[in-house]
Amino acid sequence: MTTVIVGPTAVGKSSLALAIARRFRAAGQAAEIINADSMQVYRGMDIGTAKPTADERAEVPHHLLDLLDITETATVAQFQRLARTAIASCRARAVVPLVVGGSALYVRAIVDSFDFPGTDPEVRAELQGELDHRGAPALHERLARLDPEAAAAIEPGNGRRVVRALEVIALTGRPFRAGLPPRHYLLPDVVQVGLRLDRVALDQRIAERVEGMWAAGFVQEVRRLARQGLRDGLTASRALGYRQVLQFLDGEITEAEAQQQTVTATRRFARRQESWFRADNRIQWVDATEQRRVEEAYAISSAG
RNA sequence: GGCAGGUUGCCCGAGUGGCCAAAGGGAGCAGACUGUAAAUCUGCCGGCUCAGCCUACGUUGGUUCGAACCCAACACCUGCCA
Repeated sequence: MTTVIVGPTAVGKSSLALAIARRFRAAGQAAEIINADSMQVYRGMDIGTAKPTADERAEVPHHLLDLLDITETATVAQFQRLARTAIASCRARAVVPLVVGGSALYVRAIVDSFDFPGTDPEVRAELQGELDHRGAPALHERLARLDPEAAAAIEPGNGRRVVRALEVIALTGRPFRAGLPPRHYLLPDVVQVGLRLDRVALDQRIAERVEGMWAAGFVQEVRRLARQGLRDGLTASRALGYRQVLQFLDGEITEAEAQQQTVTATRRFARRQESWFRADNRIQWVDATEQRRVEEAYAISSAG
């Protein structure tokens, strides 16, 4: 069996995962956690990503944390490979894999039948250069000639997606599939547990979490990472909170603004996560305020 | 107390007689999403019995065919003088 725990940021996925792992252990069954969070893979990004602590990691093995340097670019395809390998490793050892994370695309890439066409740094760089000079609509026009279907599915202003579509076409000579594949688990016994919380409470938790990050020395963490090249990291520099503190360190906004904007950006992110998970009717929801949430989640897990 | 400036939709802010329910941004809501995904992008965003109507640009009154825009008084805020 494989359990996936999803939900918006700050609902308490990590601690629920830990509790489920303990619950499995109490039942004589080992369980390990596989991270499906796109930012916790970065070394040094601890406070701002609410990464599990050393103690927690010592208690229950966690996979896919601290894999990349902040200057490296994370990719779904790489994550997919590593996560699937980790899941296979758990299964081979009769350990229950608990996939935990809020990066919806990553979760789907891991758990569903999902294949990514390759990539090529040169082709990518070429297209990126064109995007910078000529703008997204110009590239979108070309996409419309090469692959009308993909063009119809991608907004003309979305340079990122247009570039990727053109890259895939250049590399494979075939049309780009601009839509997501049907929801279909790759493995037979997967269950998804969704942890949910009403908006008012979630927004409150987000504000508290950000408050706590600051109290824990988040600004110092970002300052240290900035010296290590955080600004050069295509992905890491855009992470929630890190982006805002970087702006503060560069004098673009005040520290108070950075903190406030981190809260609102995180809320917006939570909404996007909700919109993604809401659409997946395979998810079995558990309320975060429910006393028996661990038991409920465990029951769902062991039923898988 | 005197002089000057200001008061615009949830917030910031443009608008100086008709083309204004009022640019733009933020917030909020909804959505898309196949190698940066905590990313990137899109739509909606005063109300209604919705090709129209109602309410609205500090308040009240006035000028005008017509006012967020002009005039007067009042209220509050801000800068300078005392």
